[in-house]
Amino acid sequence: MLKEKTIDQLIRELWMSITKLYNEEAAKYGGTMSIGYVLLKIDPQIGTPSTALAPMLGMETTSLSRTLKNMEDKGLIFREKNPMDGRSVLIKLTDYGCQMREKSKETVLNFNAAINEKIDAQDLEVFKNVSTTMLDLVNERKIFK
Amino acid sequence: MLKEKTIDQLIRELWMSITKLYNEEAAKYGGTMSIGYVLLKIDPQIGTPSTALAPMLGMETTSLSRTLKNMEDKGLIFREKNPMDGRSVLIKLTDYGCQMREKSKETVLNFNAAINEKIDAQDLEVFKNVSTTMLDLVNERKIFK
DNA sequence: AAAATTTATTATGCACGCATAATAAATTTT
DNA sequence: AAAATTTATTATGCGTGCATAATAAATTTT
Repeated sequence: MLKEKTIDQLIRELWMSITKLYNEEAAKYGGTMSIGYVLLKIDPQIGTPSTALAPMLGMETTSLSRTLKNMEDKGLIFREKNPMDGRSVLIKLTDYGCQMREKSKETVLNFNAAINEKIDAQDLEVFKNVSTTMLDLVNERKIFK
Repeated sequence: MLKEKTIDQLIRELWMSITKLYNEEAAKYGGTMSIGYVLLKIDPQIGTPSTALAPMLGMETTSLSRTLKNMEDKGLIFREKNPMDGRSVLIKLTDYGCQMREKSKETVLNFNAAINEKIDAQDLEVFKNVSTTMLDLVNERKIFK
């Protein structure tokens, strides 16, 4: 009777739910989920070139740019010009940014620890493999004939 | 060497990629992914009460309301007052809405068919089970102690 | 029946991911 | 070297998901 959810619907709902949870968690210290993810990719010691960030996050550079602006406005990062290449920018964390990065790290660690604790390790391995395969299929546009 | 992606990162990237693909596909006929999902949940014969839609999509009613407005503006749906309950609204498809619903259906069917074709059935079953379990854990807030 | 609560819906502000377009610096072609 | 192309970045508009708040109808409590 119960019409089963399709794979895409399942992933959509799962991701929306995780987003909501992460945003609730981040709201406790004035953050957001997206900002949390960006923070994690920035090297707290030497900073990270803007160019490198977008692919690490699987996003478009244009999307990232907007979030970096928000982060700058919030005092989490600052931009440093690259003297070797006038186009590129190095993203560095402020002290406040470093602190919030730790909070974000904690959230991600706690989430993944809980999942690892509550879901069978072998099943989780399969889940990861299928996800990775699916991601590649989609990114390579091997889905619609 | 390669630091592995965390589960949440993997789901995030996967969902962002699928979103992009679906939106590309929907753009071909003037649609969007979100609208496509809503269309699929509306009964083309008798319509569907607004109340029922949000939970079917795993969204907040407030989020849905905005998309329904967009859909009304685009001529995809119309609202009909429920004479039994002055608060509730019945959502019905226009002819154009019905047509676009078929397009959306096709996209979802094609996507899921491709996945079923390219990924091992047993692995996919595990993937679905893990996704469902994870969704429940998150929705029941059993993640952060 | 009146008052308080619950339920259904809409409006608005915020954040964000993408597309398109603009700008500017570097690289390649000629 | 000048012109054309590529690469890095930012700005802006659109759609959308959530939170908060407002409104109104129904239900429950008193």
